Amino acid sequence: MSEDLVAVRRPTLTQVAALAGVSLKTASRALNGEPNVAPETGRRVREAADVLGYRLNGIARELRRGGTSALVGLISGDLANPFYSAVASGIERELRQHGLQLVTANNDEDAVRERALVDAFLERRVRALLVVPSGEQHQHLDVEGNHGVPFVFLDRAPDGLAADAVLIDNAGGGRAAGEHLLGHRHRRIAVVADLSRLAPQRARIDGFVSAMRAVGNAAWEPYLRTEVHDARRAEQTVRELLDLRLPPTAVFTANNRLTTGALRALRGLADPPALIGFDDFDLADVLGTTVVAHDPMALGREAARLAYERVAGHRGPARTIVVSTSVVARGSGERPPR
Amino acid sequence: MSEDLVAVRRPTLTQVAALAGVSLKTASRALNGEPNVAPETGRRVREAADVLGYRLNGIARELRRGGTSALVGLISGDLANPFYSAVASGIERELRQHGLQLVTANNDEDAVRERALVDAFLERRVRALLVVPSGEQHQHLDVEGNHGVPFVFLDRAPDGLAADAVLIDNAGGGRAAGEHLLGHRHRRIAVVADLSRLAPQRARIDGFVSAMRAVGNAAWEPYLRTEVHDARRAEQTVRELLDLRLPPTAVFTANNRLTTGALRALRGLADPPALIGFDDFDLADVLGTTVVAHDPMALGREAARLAYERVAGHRGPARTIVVSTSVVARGSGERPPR
DNA sequence: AGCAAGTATGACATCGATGGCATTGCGCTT
DNA sequence: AAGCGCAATGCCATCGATGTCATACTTGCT
Repeated sequence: MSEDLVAVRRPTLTQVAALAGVSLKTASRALNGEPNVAPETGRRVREAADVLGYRLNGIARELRRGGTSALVGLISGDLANPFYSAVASGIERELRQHGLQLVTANNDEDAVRERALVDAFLERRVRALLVVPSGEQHQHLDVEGNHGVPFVFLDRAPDGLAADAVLIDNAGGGRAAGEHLLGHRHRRIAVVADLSRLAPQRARIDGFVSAMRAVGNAAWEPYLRTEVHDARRAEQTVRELLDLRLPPTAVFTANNRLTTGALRALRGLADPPALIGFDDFDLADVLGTTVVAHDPMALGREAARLAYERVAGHRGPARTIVVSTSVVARGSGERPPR
Repeated sequence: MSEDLVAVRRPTLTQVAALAGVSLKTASRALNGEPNVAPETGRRVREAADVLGYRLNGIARELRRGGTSALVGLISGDLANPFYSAVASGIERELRQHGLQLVTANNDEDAVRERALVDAFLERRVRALLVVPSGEQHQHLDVEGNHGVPFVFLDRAPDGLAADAVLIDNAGGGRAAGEHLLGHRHRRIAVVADLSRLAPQRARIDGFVSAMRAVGNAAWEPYLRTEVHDARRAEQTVRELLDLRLPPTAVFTANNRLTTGALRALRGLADPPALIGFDDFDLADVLGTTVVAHDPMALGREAARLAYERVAGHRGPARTIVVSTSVVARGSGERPPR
């Protein structure tokens, strides 16, 4: 795979020392600003390093210093999805304050690949591993076997595993979406959701359903659509829903991609159904789209914070932080039923 | 900074070997699937590794194998900007095919920080470095001094430096935007642009200006606004433009953030000016926003490809790939002048 | 002048793996 | 029966830095 790569050879500290006419150790001291180096010696070493274009070999240093790196891994879905990139951005900002650097990898929402990435990251000796798991199975993420490399789960609870987690209040958000539409007198409400193997999706639906149950409304049941995994299929699904003999008067889309698809389906309609989407997005204000908003950047920030605390020695039991959601009314969710 | 971090101690290959009752080297051979290991021995070693929860120390391996890692660095603006995250996504997809992993860092669009990041990455012995430079000065990115670590510039030409680059046809796109609006009979055209120290911004403006010159139109000159760095200021700037006694009949926004701001300013206006924005964006179709589109994911992919070719040994002169742009008409850019 | 304390420097082991070479033992050829 | 080839294994050096300890040389003080 990467067998035939050409290695780059850089000058070593030994060469710098030789050029400066001092021992390896003295050169090391000089460049690291350690005490007890004669000013003149220090000058000569720095000059030699400069001449040779010397740069410290961080790999060697890390090995000597205990075999761990200053890297933190993030395993998530594609960064092209603004949810994941916002999370990554939040993580990066937090980590950098502690001199840690972020390595990202895309799990393709596939458990097998995810497992391989975990192995690769652990071999690379990341200080901590942040994961937005792809599915239900988290056994491959078992912390016990990881000898103290802290894991933090984002957006998916680590069922059964004792790991820190930062979650979105998915059920609460789903319930709020349902209540919002009920409050605007909707009863026939469609739900368009992603793969049901994704726990956050199930939680959003469950929350929605609990809101329906609370008022004894069952008129949403014929309109539940799950396993809708991309914007195009969401668009099509919404069109089909609207073509029904008795169409829903409102639609709840359970993530940002699906909301995008729904907006395409509703575009230009004279009398569109109400729409509320989970996840806020850029330009939702301009489009007048009502959403269940939360702060994905904060999600990343908090996860990085938890990870850092562990890395810095915190030893307590697993913690879970829940990020709250709120309905942001912008028009689309307040349209009355037809 | 990261001084007080707690080190994680994992079992070493020596311990695995001891438990299996073989020598270090035999254990190494067994786990790496090298030939000439007795089946029974291999089994014992793998079992011992399993029992101890052994995981190879990639840092040590990398040191032994030549002191370079399998990491590729990306230095860019904040991933929260969809342009950068799309680029990162394209890079990641390409790199993974070659067993390379992406490390991202945010330069805050600040040259000093960028310089520090380059140093940090070179110390970490990345195989290649992809940079979306923050400003004009690229001397800190001089390749000569980097002993063969390939640099690839994205979106900004490496003036004077012999490095590969992948650029967007900014001038062509700016010209196309200008011609598009001229073709719809606009003459008083406003340009809202970001910091003029950013070369791509200048190129977009230059392209636009060349289109104006070609037809002898100078009516845009009073409406040029640069140094507009975020969506909020873009919104305000557009409002001010429209409040002029003789307002422009069309607006060209020179990047995605500014287009966002302009859309907010135009929202709800009875008789909005025409609008064309540089950079495509999600939901532009729903909003009916005409844009100069290009493919940021392809930009990343091509950059990663160039970098990989260097890493794999390619030795030719510096190459430049230009990604083309195209006007996508969606309504906002075709509105006639008032 | 003589000795303790301190400064500047160097020799060597070490982090955890892999490469090269040496060694052992066994089956087979002739 | 001696010798050869090959499989299986082990020993030691090595990658490039840093930590420990030893040593030579000043300096200051009595």
